[in-house]
Amino acid sequence: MARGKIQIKRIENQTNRQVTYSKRRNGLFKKAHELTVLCDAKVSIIMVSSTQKLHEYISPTTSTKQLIDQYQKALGVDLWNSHYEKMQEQLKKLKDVNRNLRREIRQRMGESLNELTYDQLGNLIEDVDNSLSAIRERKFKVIGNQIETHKKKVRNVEEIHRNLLLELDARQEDPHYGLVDNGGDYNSVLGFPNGAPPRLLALRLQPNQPNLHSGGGSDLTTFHLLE
Amino acid sequence: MARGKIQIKRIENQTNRQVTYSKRRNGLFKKAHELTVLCDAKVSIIMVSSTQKLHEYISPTTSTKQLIDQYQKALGVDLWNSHYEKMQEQLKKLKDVNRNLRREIRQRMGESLNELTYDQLGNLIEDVDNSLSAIRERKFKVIGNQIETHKKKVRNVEEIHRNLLLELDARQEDPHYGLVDNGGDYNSVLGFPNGAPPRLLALRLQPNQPNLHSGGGSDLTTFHLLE
DNA sequence: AACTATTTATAAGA
DNA sequence: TTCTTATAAATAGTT
Repeated sequence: MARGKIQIKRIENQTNRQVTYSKRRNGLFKKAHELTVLCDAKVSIIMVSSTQKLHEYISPTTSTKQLIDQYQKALGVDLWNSHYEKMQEQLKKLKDVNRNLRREIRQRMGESLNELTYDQLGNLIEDVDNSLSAIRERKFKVIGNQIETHKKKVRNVEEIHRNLLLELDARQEDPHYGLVDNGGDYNSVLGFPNGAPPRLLALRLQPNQPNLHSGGGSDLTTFHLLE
Repeated sequence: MARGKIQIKRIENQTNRQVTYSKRRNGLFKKAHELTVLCDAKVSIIMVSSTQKLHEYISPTTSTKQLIDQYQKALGVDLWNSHYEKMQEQLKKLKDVNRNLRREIRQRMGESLNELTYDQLGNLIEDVDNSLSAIRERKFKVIGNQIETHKKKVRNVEEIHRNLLLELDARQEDPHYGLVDNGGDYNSVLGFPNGAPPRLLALRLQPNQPNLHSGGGSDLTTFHLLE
């Protein structure tokens, strides 16, 4: 546009091309800025040179992201949908699966049964019936386990009781019999691993005799099994 | 730039501003295109006027999405992170829901019951029991409906049969009585809207007399109710 | 990067 | 919106 007209076609000379790119880029950005100011417009220019260098202009009144968001909104498209296609698919599948799961639950709860054929209804009844049996079985088993556990605990307590009685008898014959100091942690010895005896039996075993040893230190006979 | 120099500042006159926007926009796009061709560059221009109208230029050798992707890569930013994160959250929630639904189904099927307390087991049993009743009730209702439907059909067929007998009697008295040609579509008259009689009864009603009219055309007496 | 002849863009008016 | 045109601005080729 000066010192001779040029054809608008690719400049083959690499250096020339670079120089022209640089000059015209500045011209373009200047024009863009004038447009921004004169017309109160918002302009975003992104450009990549033939050497893959990137330059941008953005009106000072906005940001590239804002403008691109506006662009997407105006065009009613989401350019980045494709980026998230896999996620979108995954989301869709999960929603489908969830819908089906919900329907299965509803049907198992006796709702939405219109969707089922007569035969399917029959199958569902058989299935739910079996499930009910399984759950009941489980409950019985739980009851059984609880009873078993309680029995064990009772046996345990009975044995403690027996031992205490035996010890008592032995002391009445020899007051210095079998004194052992293990720090007083008898709960673990007695099968109560968390330290506290279970709130199961209200046994009150008072020592039949005053403590023979004065002062600290625990003693078998000071062991309390209080509710 | 012509007919007088102008200050680069907002044009207050709205019409002038619009006109200048339009003219300079064309100029900018033209320059962008020249740059594209001359320098083998890629240019994206997005602009929004003060009236919120959007225009864009994109080099024919690329697409807006491509250029913006390149822009993001070059700047090491992801403008759509927030978008992505939202999807991630949604996905997580859906997976949670999915997991809970599956557990509910498993428990209703009598599996994974270890997770339940004794009381919860009791509630589950009550619930499944109620569901079972509801489903059974539904099945009975379906049976009832089917019986009702079949009864109606039987009544219908019986009436057809009665009518045929009546007609037969009438004809035996007067061979030309009541001949009507409606194209032979008696299924619709008899309440079989889809054209075929239900596969319910194996009635075989052969015409008791040869067709009185030679040639085509159907006739009441040629009506078959075959299995 | 600077210069400058020349082309191009465009402001104002129609 | 488009055309016209005087003039400002941009820039191709050169240094």
